[in-house]
Amino acid sequence: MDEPNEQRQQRIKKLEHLREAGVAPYGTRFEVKDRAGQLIKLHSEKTKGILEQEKISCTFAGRVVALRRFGKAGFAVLQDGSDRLQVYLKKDFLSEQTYKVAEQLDLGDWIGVTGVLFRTKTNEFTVEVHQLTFLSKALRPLPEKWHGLTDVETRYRQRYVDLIANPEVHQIFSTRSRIIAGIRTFLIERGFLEVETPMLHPIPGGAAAKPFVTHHNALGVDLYLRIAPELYLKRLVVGGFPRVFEINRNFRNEGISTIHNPEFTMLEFYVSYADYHDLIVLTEELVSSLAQQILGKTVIDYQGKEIRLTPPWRRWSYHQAILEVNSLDPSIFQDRDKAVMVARLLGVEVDPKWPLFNIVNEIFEETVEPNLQQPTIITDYPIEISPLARRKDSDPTLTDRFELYIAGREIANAFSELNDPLDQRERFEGQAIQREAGDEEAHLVDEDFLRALEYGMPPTAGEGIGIDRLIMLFTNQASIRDVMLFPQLRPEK
RNA sequence: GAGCCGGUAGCUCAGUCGGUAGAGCAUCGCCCUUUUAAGGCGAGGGCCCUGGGUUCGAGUCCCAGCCGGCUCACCA
Repeated sequence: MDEPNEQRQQRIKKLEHLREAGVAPYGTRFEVKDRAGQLIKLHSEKTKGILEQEKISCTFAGRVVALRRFGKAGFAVLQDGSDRLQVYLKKDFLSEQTYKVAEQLDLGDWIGVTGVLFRTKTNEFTVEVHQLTFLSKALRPLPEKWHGLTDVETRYRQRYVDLIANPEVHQIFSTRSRIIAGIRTFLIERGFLEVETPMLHPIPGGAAAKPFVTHHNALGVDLYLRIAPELYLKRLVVGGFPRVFEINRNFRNEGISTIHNPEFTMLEFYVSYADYHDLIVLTEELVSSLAQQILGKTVIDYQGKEIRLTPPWRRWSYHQAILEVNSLDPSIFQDRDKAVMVARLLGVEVDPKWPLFNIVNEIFEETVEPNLQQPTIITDYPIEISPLARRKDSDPTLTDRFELYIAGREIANAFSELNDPLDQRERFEGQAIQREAGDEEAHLVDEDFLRALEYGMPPTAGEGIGIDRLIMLFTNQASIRDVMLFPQLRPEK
């Protein structure tokens, strides 16, 4: 806690004055009839004359975010989450006690007002206040009106202040909410059922990542915060829900960066009887229709670059992309020594002891990914890095899988699901070998998941979309912290 | 984990060569009944991130640490 300071003391004194005058500094119910945004939308086009004629009365509440006082009158600006609206407080229009309350107002206080809409001399759309209800006292001063709150650390640690002081931040999180609501609607309209699966997993699975470990006292077992819901959602497909989705948190015990937070929001959905081609089309529809709905366009600006979300997007196979970007010939996919040499030549750091697929994948990530600025569907990933994906009929070394890249980042990962329980068991065993070779993130064998598959899972395609990264794109934010209300920071002090 | 940058009043920031810690906004007092970064006059407010060191003297120089940002590494 900060030490009490001058301004805080001053405000506590005012709070006591309010109490002495019989005004509750922390009041209760207030009947809000209007919202600033709505009033502005409905009436702010009207001329001074028309407003005088119509005498529209209104009642709304908000936080005082600006205060300009003169002798016996003053203007305050109230912010109510929908917008900001100026109110006019004039002694003549208020009871003596109410005017005294108005005189004591501080920036940050919450009040409710009833009054009549009018235009000032300078033609500002304003509420002439006739009744004022004090709602809540702020003891701490708001950041400065002109520069606002810019200190990044304070903005993240005290997001509540950031949201008060920076309307554009408020806007981003409101957009975030509308994007997620839009995704829900999109899926529900297409017959998907929203489900919730465990956050606490006895065996972390469904992704290659380091988990957080926790402990359940009564059961006396260690549990893991989930790294992905995938294996549970597929159990539900086995159970007979042909279209399910979940939007919820994943937790990965890894580094923090502008595109990584230890907890992040993931959408996963599964479609029975479909394959990954169907999901490519579905993803194009989802992303482009969301852009149209939320932003009103499908060609957007992201960090100074034009991104064309308009479908169809480029399709490019994993291997073709590597070859074309680097002008290589396909022999590197067969010959490890050659792959190592090419990696060195391209300035891609690899360990010569790595298996071939690892070296190739490193080349992909270093040379191809950064080039995928426009939406690109990369297809046909190697089987070694796709332990849950269905084998390709035409080439058993590849899988029926794609990833969507936009602005050089992985946005979605999807595949026709592996529903052959015997093949899945072999893949898990292959992962176990990788794990023994030192890959901490290789999958563990999940016997119950295998048992579920043995009951039979229909052919199904599934996809995961990193919601935070999608929101970064839609809100033109460079850092994932700016689309998460409370990004992870080191504890204060 | 490494490199670079930053941390000074509630907020946004100055602070010269090492020589008494500054401004604007906010706050307090007085004036002001249509302002909008309102205005005028006056006042108060500091753990200069923390701990060491150098020095007659450190916000400033040196060392260590803490917190944050960016880049890289890690994260397929």
